[in-house]
Amino acid sequence: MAHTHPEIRTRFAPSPTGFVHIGSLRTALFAFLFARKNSGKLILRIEDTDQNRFVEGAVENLLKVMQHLGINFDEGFYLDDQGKVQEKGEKGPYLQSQRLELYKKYALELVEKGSAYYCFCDEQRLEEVRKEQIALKKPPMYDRLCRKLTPEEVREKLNEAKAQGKNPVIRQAIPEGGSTLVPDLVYGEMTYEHRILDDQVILKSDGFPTYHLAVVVDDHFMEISHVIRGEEWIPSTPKHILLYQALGWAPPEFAHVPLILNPDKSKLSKRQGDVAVEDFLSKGYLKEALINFVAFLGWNPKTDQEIFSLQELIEQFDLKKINKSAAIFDLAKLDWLNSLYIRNKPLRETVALALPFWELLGINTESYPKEYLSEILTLEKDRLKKLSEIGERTKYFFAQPEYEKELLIWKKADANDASHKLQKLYEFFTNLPEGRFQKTSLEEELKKFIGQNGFDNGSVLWPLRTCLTGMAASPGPFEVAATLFIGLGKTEILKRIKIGIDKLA
RNA sequence: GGCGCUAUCGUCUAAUGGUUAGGACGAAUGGUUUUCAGCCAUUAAAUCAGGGUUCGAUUCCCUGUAGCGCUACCA
Repeated sequence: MAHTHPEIRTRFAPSPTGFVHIGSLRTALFAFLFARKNSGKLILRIEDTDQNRFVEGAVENLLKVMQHLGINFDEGFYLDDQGKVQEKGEKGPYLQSQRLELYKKYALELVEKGSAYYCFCDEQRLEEVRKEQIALKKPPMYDRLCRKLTPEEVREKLNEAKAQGKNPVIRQAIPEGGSTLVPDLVYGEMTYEHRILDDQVILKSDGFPTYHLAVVVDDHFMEISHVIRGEEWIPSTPKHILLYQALGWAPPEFAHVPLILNPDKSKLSKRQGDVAVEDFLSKGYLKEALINFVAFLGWNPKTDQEIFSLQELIEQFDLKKINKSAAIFDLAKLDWLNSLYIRNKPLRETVALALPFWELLGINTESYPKEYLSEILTLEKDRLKKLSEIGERTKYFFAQPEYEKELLIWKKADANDASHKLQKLYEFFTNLPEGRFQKTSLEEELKKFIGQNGFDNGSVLWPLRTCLTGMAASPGPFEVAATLFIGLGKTEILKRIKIGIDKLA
């Protein structure tokens, strides 16, 4: 099993469904990490053999997402400067629908060799056979009726079909007895009895191959050394190996990766929340967090380190450290990772990323000084789970807050007290020179004010904070006031205190 | 139904033929404090079950159970 390969070549081979599934991302990431770690190549191949499924713009979207995440392909497709999809690489085309002749050639070769055969059964018959088998509690499989046809009968039926404008399918002829060993870098060796393997269709009547033929032909000609794909492909791997053998080709190595599950342990699906990487991105999850999180689904470095950059992942990635059991997608842990990355990201970058979320709330960020925005973000970034929360949490920096007067009353005080303190604060701020509005000096002055008057911290700071923010939970009053001063000036602070006083009257 | 895979705190997981079964998220409690977040400290929380093998098994083997996957002219 320990083959040596002249070059490590692996691939990511999604269907163009229009969005990038979180599970696809994980598979792609593993393939990417494996290729980079071993100085190999990562190939992108688009598996569009199901014409019904093709979604316009899917490849472009895929490339955009992957590029944004930092997962780049050595062969296959890329986005040019204009953002247009371009193909590159020596082993193309990399779009399966453009390789139809090749699949046909090898399907026919397999027929020639007796490892595949024409099947003329129509859908009704197949349906009937299936029903009957299920009724008899037998595994539903093709009954191999057409496999028994003589060469003459085949020729006859071929002509007949042609006259009617119909195309037969080609099925793989699974050997009668014996079994096939499936070696896997993650799961070890698995054996499949041939008698339970179905004579799968490999070439459809529309001339397109099914996955099973296409994947074998392509992986062979694209010289893929390692196939990294989801666990759901394990049961069809023996069929693929049989195809390799029939064609006289050496199969690649397989590494199946465990499934990602919903919290209820079903296969991760759209029904139970977001599965599209784009959705996470648009909700304000950082790419770093997404990558870090997804890498830890089914893999870990066997150390206590939890925080990994893409570069560190490359350095430490090892197929042997992939575990066999499926992993549940835990949003709470993603949130934690995301908040951590938000906290640690350089402020400039975070501001740029936050802009769209303010705009979403109708805030025209262009009309405020950059300094103001970055001050606001400094206050709030440690409190964010995702960037999308920024708008709602900081809206009081852009418009006067709305709130009930009860909010102004500290838990250990009453309305009269709150009103009194706000009046005192109004005087205090009126007399405070503009040069003392920086956070530290403001804190100094306010504490002095509180001390000199013999007030409770809370009885002063609570109403101040709430009348400035209109929120039960927010950053502290010193930094809020200092930031407000930068953006909207002293008059705004006084105005908000006045509003508070009026409410309490 | 058939075939296959998997099985350690609620979740992601570490470890070992002998450990107080470790870490992280989440939860709870306390501290800091004007609120929230953060930070610090603390706590609760797991080897699916039954048989073997063994001086000793969570670890190796078998059986069972459960979960999941596959069982298309989808991928």
